[in-house]
Amino acid sequence: MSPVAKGESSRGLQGVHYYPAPLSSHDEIVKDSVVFWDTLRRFHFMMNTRFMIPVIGGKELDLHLLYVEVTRRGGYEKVVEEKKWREVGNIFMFSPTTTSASFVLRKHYRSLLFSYEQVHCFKKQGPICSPSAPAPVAFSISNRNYSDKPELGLVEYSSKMPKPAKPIRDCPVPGSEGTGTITGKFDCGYLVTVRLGSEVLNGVLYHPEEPVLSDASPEPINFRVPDTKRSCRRSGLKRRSRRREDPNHPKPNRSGYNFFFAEKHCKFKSLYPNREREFTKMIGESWSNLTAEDRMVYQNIGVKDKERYKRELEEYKEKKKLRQTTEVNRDTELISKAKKESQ
DNA sequence: GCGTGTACCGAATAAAGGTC
DNA sequence: GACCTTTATTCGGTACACGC
Repeated sequence: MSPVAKGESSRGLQGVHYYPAPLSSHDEIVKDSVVFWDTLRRFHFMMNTRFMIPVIGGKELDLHLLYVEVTRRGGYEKVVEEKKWREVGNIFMFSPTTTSASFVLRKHYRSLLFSYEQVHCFKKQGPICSPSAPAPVAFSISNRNYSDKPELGLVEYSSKMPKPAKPIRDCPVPGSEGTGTITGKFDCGYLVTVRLGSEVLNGVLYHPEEPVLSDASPEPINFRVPDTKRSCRRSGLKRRSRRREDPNHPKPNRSGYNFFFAEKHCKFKSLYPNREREFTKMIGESWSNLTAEDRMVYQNIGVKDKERYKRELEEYKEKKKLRQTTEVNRDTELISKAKKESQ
């Protein structure tokens, strides 16, 4: 199947997505930022993906500069492979407090510029592909709505990464069905190979409450991708917070920005009711417009909170250690007591 | 259907965890 | 140990899942 012509939707037959034709030459895009912005906006419209200009450190990110610098270094995948995001980040001269600059740049490039780069820099055609270093996607098994047999349930997926510049690849439509093969088994699950559209994936299916079928010789299995977007997002294996795991764990310290945010949010709330959605951006701008002296006031509060956290964390660790030692001693006592009794 | 709990969104920051 | 990546935190509105 050939790529779609200029201006046509990137969606092909049977839900397969294709790169649109390039809107300009790579050289022209690099030379002329006007061409870049115009073609980038049109590109996202054609791809039906969300376009926005990210803000980092209170300033709009210069996507043109980002595109030029990354493609100059061989493109997204090469920059990832050679770990050059820090080098790219240095060009933007973010404040030293922007500690995750390289990660944020990579994230924005991936969602806003990767497909654009593929078409214009590498002249990619045909089905859309995602970077070979994919966003982490956690798979889990729902314990409800099991199909009759084998009792493996649903495959659910989720990701904490930015919304996939949808549609990233020839992925299964939610609700669609596919087949796979059990390639091995372990105590409470199976190793499987699954075909999703044009992709073959290897993974694990497990059922912690039920024994594995005795016969795990290669056989076809059926699975279904759940059909609500929400459930995909919400079923992620997000790491639980330390506080939730242990309610006694001290509350992490807040940065100066956190205190500034809370104060500003309260003020904006009374000044601009019903505009809460815009507050984060407004507060971010206010923060970058603060004088060094004003900022220092909040940062000092942050420093004090940091001291508080350190203090509480040490106390917490000591108490925990004490608790563990007591438990170990108690267990040792019980064991020796049991030994004596058996003798 | 209602109440409760929780993820998500936005931006900035820093701690914690992970990798080499 | 240096560097990279992920997560928690601030807030309120919204949407959704789930139990009763």
